[in-house]
Amino acid sequence: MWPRPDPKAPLSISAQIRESVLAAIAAGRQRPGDRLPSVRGLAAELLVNPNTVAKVYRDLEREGFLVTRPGSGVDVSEEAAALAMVELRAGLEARARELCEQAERAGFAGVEVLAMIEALLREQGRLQPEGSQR
Amino acid sequence: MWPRPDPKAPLSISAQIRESVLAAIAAGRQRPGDRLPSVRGLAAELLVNPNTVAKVYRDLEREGFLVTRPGSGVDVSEEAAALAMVELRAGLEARARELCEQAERAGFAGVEVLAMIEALLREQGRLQPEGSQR
Amino acid sequence: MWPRPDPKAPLSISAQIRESVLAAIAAGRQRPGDRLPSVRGLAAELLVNPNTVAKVYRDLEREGFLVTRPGSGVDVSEEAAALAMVELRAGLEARARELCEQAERAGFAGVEVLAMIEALLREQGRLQPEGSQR
Amino acid sequence: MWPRPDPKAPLSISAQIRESVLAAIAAGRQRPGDRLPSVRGLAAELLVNPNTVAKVYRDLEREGFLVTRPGSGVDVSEEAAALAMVELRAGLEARARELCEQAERAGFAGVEVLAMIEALLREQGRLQPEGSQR
DNA sequence: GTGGTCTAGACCACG
DNA sequence: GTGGTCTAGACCACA
Repeated sequence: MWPRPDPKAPLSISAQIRESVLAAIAAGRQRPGDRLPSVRGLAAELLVNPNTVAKVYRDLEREGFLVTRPGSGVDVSEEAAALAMVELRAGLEARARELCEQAERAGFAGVEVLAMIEALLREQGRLQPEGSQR
Repeated sequence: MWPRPDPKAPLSISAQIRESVLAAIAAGRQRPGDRLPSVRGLAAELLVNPNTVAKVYRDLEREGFLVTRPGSGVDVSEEAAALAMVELRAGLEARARELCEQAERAGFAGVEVLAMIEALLREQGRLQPEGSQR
Repeated sequence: MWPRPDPKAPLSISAQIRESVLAAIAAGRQRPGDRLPSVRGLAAELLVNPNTVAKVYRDLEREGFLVTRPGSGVDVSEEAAALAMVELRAGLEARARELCEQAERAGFAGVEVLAMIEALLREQGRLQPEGSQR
Repeated sequence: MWPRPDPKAPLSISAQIRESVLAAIAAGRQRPGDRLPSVRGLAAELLVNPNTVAKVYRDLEREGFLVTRPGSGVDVSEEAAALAMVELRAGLEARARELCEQAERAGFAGVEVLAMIEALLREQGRLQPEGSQR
């Protein structure tokens, strides 16, 4: 159910977990009012230290996605679905912006960047059909 | 002449300096045989710790971009221009790959990623000729 | 009749329930010899885990406010009213002491604290008679 | 220079450290641009685990009081002084509000609360002179 | 040397 | 059982 974070990935383990939770909320697999897996439970499933999950939950609560009820559990907040979509899109845009800036500094033309992305997506099989996901 | 690294940027200071040097070589502003600024001189110009510049030079020499001539300074190597192009392209591709993976995890479709990049490039005025869509 | 504890309040749920019971006794709404609502009944009314109410009753009995008559329910003890006043006053004083210490650490003068409290009480309309200043 | 947090205090250790840092900024003992003690250094001085200090610094950075420069150190941000005053006052007011509400629930009159605070401050010797601190 | 992240495991209050 | 906090100590990239 929950994808295991890859310790060697460029994103930190906690960032990956955070992304998973947000994606689950944005995709409607976790709806406002739902109870999330417990800190210890998710940590066990992801083969990760409970502190790491706790940090993710704490941050997400601070930002309004979750409501933690000590002694009881962690719920998805009412506004979470809307917030999550915004957050994921903003995060992606920020990285895309970085990439464009890096390309400019390195002297690549705009079309070259586009072509590179298109090639990558095609290689991953995410570009043949019209609109497969989401 | 040399762009100042931004301490708050996602790339580390040393990575930014490295990128600047490579871009200068790839773009032909520094040609094989040219003398680079001294470690101390560049550090002063960039308002950066000399250790940081020294590390960049050291790495670049180990990878064959630069040749240190003891007692006389640091020169651009003969093969540097070709190497630099490869390296810059590889770096960009790595980030592009990360971005595509992040997009997939977040549930975005391939076309959405392409559209986002295109919009960004257009917004930065780097896509006037032969726009692909629209 | 009984105020619902607020899960997000700084006081724990059980502490809020305890406070409600003590306030009812101190104010004479529950007199010595009166029968309190059952654990299950009060828990249902407060939308709270019965364990939580049970713990409150248990603590209050241990401290002499309540008397459990096995098989017949929970009664307010004879000395409860007097005890409750003392306890409520002590609790308030403890918090007031914390507040003063926090103010001192933060560098506020004594008069500032007084003024702040007075402003708050006035704002809540709890300070009409004999206002001390102004 | 830095007050040692008391593990038995009602405020958590990290909250106490946070308060100390904010108070130092608000009082002008640490000015915008100043470098704070290192995580490990402050932890050693306070006889506390470095993780605890790191958490405080991280939170304060997120809220805009500090700027951490990895590998270099932690600086007080430009806006910190103004923010700190606001934050400390707001924190105190929040606790004062709690206290007033608790007093109301417990059935105390406004004047009783005021009298209690005044007595406490007097007992701590913080109310005789006109305006001694700050 | 600096901060950042992660693991491991303890203790607490709460439900 | 739940989450929250703290300690201890490892490893990393960075300056």
